[in-house]
Amino acid sequence: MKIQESAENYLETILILEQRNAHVRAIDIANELAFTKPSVSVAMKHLRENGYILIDGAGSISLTQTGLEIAQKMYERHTFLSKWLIELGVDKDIALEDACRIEHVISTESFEAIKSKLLIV
Amino acid sequence: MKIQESAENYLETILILEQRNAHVRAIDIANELAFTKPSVSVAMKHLRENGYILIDGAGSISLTQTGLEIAQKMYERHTFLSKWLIELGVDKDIALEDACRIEHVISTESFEAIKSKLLIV
DNA sequence: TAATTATGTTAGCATAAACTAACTTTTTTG
DNA sequence: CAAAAAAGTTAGTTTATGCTAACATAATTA
Repeated sequence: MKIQESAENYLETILILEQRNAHVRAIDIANELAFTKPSVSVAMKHLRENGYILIDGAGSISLTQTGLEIAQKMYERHTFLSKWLIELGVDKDIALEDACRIEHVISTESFEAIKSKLLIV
Repeated sequence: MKIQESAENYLETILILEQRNAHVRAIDIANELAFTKPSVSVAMKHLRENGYILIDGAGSISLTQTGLEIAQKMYERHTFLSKWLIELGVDKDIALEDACRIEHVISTESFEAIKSKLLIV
């Protein structure tokens, strides 16, 4: 099962929330992404079933190794792309939205190419 | 009704096929995109109902003004992004795939920002 | 011309990913 | 403690977008 864009986004959000709060619950993700509780509940079930996250007895969500790797990859892309677009003069909100969409569709090869190009220029 | 990514892609494909052939039929689009005939048939029905294309008695498909504008916008992005990625050293096939995905998710503002940046550098 | 092939359509299915409604369970708090 | 609020789940809906199966029609060709 190939990981979907939405799954990548959930994992990235969990990583961000882990850095911000002590523990991450489904409701925190729902608030962060402006999704409803049922949407998140179902999504977490899938992520758990596919080995991307763990949910303890208290409902605290954590990333597995696999989940963490994807989350970090997305987060790095997000950070880099949004910073770059903002540097180019793009409005911050638009830059963040674009980064959030591009990060899920760009290939590793293209991302790395842009990154190394930008380090040189 | 906000235009969807798939609709943008169909319109862009029609534009490309118009340049390549005398007239564009549903089957040509199906072959180009590697979709089945029914998928294209249904998609064309929607594009027609929403005023993006016209289909004459012989089944020849053409873009309306609205459809053409979207197609050209996507085509310009596609051309620019793929050329740029290839220049950065990305494999051609990957560059084309990435361009095809990024073109549908990037904002006008970010695209223009990248374009003007690249003209200067 | 008759048979074959090509093209197009309709109907219904599948999947992903959101939603609402309704419920349970847990936690606060007056 | 009892009521209210918060959190989580289940069931069923919606939309987008592809698919297959089956059919109709049109065009080629043997």
